[in-house]
Amino acid sequence: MPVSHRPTLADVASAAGVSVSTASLAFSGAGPIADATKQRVLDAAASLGYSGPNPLGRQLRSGKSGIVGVVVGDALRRAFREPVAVQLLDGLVDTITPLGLGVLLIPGPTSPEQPAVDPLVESAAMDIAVMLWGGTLDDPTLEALARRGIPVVVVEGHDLTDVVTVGIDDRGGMADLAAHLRDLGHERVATVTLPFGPDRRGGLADTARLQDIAWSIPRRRLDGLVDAGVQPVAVYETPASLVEHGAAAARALLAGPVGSRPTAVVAQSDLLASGVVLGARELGLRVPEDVSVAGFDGLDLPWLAPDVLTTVVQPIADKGAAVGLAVGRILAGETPEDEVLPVALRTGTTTGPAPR
Amino acid sequence: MPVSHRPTLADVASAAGVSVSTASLAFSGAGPIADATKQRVLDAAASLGYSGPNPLGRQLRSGKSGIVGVVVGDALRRAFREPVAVQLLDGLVDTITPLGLGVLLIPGPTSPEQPAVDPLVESAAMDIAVMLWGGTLDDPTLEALARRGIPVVVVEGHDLTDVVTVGIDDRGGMADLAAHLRDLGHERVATVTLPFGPDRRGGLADTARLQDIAWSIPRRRLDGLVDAGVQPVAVYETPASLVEHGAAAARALLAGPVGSRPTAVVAQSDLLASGVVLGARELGLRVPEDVSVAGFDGLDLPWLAPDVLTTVVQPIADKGAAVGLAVGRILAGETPEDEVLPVALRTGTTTGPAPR
DNA sequence: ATGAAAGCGCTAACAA
DNA sequence: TTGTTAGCGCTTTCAT
Repeated sequence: MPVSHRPTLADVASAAGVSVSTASLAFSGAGPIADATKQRVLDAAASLGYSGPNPLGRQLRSGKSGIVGVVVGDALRRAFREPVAVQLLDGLVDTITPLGLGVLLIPGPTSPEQPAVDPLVESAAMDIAVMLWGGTLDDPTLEALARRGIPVVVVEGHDLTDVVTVGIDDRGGMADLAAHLRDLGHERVATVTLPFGPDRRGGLADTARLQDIAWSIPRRRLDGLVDAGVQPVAVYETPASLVEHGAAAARALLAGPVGSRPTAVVAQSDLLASGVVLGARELGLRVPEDVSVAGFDGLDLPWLAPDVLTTVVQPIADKGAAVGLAVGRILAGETPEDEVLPVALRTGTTTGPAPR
Repeated sequence: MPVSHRPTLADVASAAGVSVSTASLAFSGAGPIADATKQRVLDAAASLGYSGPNPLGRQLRSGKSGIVGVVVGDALRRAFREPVAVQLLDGLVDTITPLGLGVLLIPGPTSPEQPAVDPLVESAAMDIAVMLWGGTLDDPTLEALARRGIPVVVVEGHDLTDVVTVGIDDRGGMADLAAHLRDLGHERVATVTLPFGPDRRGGLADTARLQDIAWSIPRRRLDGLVDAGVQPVAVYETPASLVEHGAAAARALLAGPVGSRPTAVVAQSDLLASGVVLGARELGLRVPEDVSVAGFDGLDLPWLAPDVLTTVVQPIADKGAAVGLAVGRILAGETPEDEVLPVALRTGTTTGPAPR
């Protein structure tokens, strides 16, 4: 007699004249089963329209959901305009798909006024979580995950205990870039930074503001400049890594007379840098003859062609893979080390000798 | 006596001296419970480090996972370079988050040679699936989901039965755009299209290839041109909606002598159109004096500033919201109608009178 | 190679 | 208002 509800393994088993446990074996392959029996079960399943074991039952039984929660560091919209985040996610997915894991998207805090944690953080099923661009030290998301006993991998965050961190050598990379500019004779260097924290101010940062950098990436990239002996003559903070904010920064930084104007601008991302290039051109300045511009990330920027941006190339796909690997290890019960991936300076056509 | 494993509701209940069902009520609020009792349960939970009901148990019991599987029409990497897809996803997430639903990312087929369906499609827990840029008619993903009895919402796909479709008026929008160009006196109009199908060829499309458009968006947008009486003098198919492919198309289409060169190029996406603008400029052509360029989507293109692209603006966030709404309705047992959202022509600075 | 039985953690009837 | 009971669908000992 046919069942009216969606068939279960029990229905299939009885239709095939075997026990549920045998039927289970036919699907999972996790145990000895006669070929003939297996075929009988599969046939019964087909005729009942049974499409395989219900994942919910399987998950409860195994205690695993097969889900990796990925907390994108900010509103989705913003995170996805970030080519770095997108490419990293791509590398991550490539790595964990073979492990039978899937990515659950978890929006980060939408605004600083709304520090509430997304409900998914509190109650979605997940075996592990990845925090993209890992927030601040006292992140409530981190707390909630810890309370739930969910292990966490943090990308580009502060060094925390109890959490595996994957990042790049921001500081060293930026120092290399600064050295490159110094070698070209630049002495007045300005920098355009990523947002310092969730409040995302835009504009020139004064000394007070510079003490107040909550996020680790802008902090480390700024430190890298100084490491190489380049004390920026101006620091312009942007509210987001977008071309238009780079252009705005250029207008603010490069409007002055030749004598006091910076001869080089270092942006903390390629998107910002490309905005600086466009903004500089708008002001009638030639790049790199009048002003050198450099970035960070190593993206393709087709709209800058035929120019090639001087930048620090980070291995984004590798970073995603490293995160995926760490996820796999943790779920396998291992405790992987923190990882810092190397970066490389790429000299393009947007930097040249300082004008004299 | 404390428990060594992660505490369960039963542990909390016994610590609080109540039954499990009462303890359940303390967390779910789905039933009458005395304030004092509830507090006792919550206290017991706190002291045991119990962080709320295990979602796996809850899901099995309720038969719902709270998960919306989103099949991105192509490899993640590619899908996320598509600003339209990203913004749509953002609108979708905004709409379903309040419903207590989360998005599980499911990669589409990576390459045409590998038509295998992602394992997540076969066996991940999800209550409903959304197909972004909804594939072809005989999509194996669609089949698999149907077999599993998972309802589907298709975005920008063919009109299918048994599936709710959300889309925009591609054809009408493109017809409006074509009429605009016609009114400006353009008679030699070329078009740069999105990929015709998973094989993603690049280059001029001949008559045979034009019969072979598997994906519905390029099809409809092409039809829209013709509807308005604009028979393109050349159709250039791109392998992806990227700036560099637009530039390549411009080089191929606009290299000829003035007399035979198209006076206008219509691209099927803004990214492609901006590439066409850049490519035209590379060839020494002025936009719009020598050649008019128009796109489709209505994106912000900061690197084109101060120019503003003439384009067909589609309501991307609304589309995401419409998808989310449809998802909610379906899960509530309703059967929402297909939806076609309106678009609007935006006249920018990149189109002008045909040169004479 | 197959079957019987237990139980993953929870919620929802229903009874008290 | 609280407790008892019965599963949700599956996998996994363990016995046969």
